[in-house]
Amino acid sequence: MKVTIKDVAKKVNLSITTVSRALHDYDDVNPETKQRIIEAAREMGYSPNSLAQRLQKQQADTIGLVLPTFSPRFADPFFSEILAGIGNMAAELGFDLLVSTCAPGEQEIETYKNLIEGARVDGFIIVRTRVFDPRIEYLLSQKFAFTAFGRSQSNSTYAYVDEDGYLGMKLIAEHLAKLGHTRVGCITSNSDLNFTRFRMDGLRDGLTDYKIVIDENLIRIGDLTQKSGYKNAFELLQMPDPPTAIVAFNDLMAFGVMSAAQKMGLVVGKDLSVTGFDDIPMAEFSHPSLTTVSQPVYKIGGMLCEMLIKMINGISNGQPHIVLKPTLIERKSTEAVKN
Amino acid sequence: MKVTIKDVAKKVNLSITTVSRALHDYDDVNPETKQRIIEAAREMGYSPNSLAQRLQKQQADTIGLVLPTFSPRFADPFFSEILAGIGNMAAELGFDLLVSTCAPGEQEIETYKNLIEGARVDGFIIVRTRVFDPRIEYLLSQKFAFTAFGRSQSNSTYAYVDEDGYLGMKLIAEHLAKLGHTRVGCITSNSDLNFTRFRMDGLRDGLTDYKIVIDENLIRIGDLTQKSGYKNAFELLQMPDPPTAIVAFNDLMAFGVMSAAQKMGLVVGKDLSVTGFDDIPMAEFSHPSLTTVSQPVYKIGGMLCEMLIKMINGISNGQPHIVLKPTLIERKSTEAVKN
DNA sequence: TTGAAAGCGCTAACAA
DNA sequence: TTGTTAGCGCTTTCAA
Repeated sequence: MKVTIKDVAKKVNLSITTVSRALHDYDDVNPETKQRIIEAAREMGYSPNSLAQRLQKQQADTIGLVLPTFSPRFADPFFSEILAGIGNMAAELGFDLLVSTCAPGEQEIETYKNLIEGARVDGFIIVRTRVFDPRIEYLLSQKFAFTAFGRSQSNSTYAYVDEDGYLGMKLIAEHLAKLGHTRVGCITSNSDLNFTRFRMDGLRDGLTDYKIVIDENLIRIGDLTQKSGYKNAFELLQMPDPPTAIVAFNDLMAFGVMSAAQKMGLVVGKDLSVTGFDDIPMAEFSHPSLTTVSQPVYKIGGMLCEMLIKMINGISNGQPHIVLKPTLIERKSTEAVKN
Repeated sequence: MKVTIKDVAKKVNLSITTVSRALHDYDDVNPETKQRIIEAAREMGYSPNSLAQRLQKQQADTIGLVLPTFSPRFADPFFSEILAGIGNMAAELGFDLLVSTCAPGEQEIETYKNLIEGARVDGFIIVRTRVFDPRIEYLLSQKFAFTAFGRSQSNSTYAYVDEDGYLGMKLIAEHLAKLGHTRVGCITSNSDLNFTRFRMDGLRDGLTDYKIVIDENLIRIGDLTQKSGYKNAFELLQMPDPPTAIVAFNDLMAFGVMSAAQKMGLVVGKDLSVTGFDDIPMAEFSHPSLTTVSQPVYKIGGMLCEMLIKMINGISNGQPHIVLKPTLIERKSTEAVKN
């Protein structure tokens, strides 16, 4: 059986109280006693039962992450990367990371509710925030700690980290405009998603700066998967007057766009410029390499996690609202428009 | 504050024991009393504190998953998919999923150790098993519950699910041989990884069946990332007598191979056949679509999770050794060899 | 400097 | 059918 604090106490012939204090380095323990206890504990391979500690502490030392995924076969690098960012930071700060998946919808709030009511987590990290986000509304209403990747339309205010998608898309627009593109199509993400609006506005405004008006027929709604990029690009490219550039709202869809174009015999770059958003690792090694906007998801995960844990531990400094500036990554998938 | 079982007991004027029993649907409680209790609990929004339950039960109701990733920027769809498979099954069976990441090495066993000693998890799921796998050795030595995705060289036996990579690669070899390829290169995974050996053997044997001997110079070791597929393919294709087909040990590297080939002006399919392994969602929508071997990672995750929970709950039926039969998915990245 | 005792919220053996 | 009591492993007041 596992060795408990009781065993250690028995071994050194002291009370468990003293042992506990020694192990926590309280200074009202005789240094020699302390040493003796620590040694004994180490020898016996004692390690505190975290369940017991947590029950006593009334804190789960655990943060929750519910991945909002529709399909079971989800392969979005976004998730693995933010997971790593959050996970590593959590580990560093002594917290566990509890992960579950749940498609947006009825069930979703229930999932959060269960986790809260069972006292299984102390706070959540919300990803892929939506314009009207029931998760955020719910957590605010419960006054439960959370941080979010992305702003939302919520009346109330909360701690978040976001990337300036508006600026990001403006950079894309500018880049494309300077290359001479005037007929640009785009494959957006679902309008539920909060960043969609920012990116769309940025794209529009950016193009407007160059007197380019986006043709509404060239706007398609995707779902962030490669498949949807592929399908939508097909439709776009088969139109009578197809775009010379397609702006995808994430890298995965951009890959789909490239595939579709190539399947139709177009040379991406030359015949059609394609841009993504995220700069996932693959973007550098696609053919052609993808022009995109960097989004330091790993780092953001870490920031969100750290902010959250500070909130939980009560050493929060207000509600940070951090908006990161994106960078344009110019690669080979965009070229000057052909005449 | 949260409502506890004590509050409920007070409300209905009964002992907490009775409340506990009623809530667990014991049949030694007066039906009317039971009803009254259940109602009161619902009204008060009572939900048991799982920390307390777990402490008492001496079980964390949690399974651990330590993702063995080297780079923080890991975007392997494999991980997100198995995560979903495990997570959904765990949720269904009332278990939490604790995720952490740790690169293989010194630190790794420490991570497992901490989780075990703190009694934070009841079992682990091991992924990406290695030929001599310290994780498996350690868990066996601790007699701690786990299931693994993949066999290993361990003397002892343990519960696993694996896909028959030997057969999978044989299918690939046969497919390529029938297309007339005789000069085939390959980009393997690290030889530490257990499946590497099976796949390699399958490839060799499969080719041998068609009297094809693989040129040792055409074998490169990759690390399962797109980048390594890209770099290795470049080298392979720049050789004086380049291969007409390249077999990558996973889809991600296969994409890298395609990018490299295309960058060199080759038409994948026509000038160079490329195969992958995994059939990740993207494989269908790359250009050209990728010939590969399916591996139902999501399902495997679920199986591993279910097996593990059965073991934990003591209703295990021995140590299942499941080896799934793969299927060849023929797509456009492979064509008959040119003369 | 140390220990006894209470209590975190819950379950379960035993008694009534 | 219900309640009393002990205890899961730990921390922390309070008293000695």
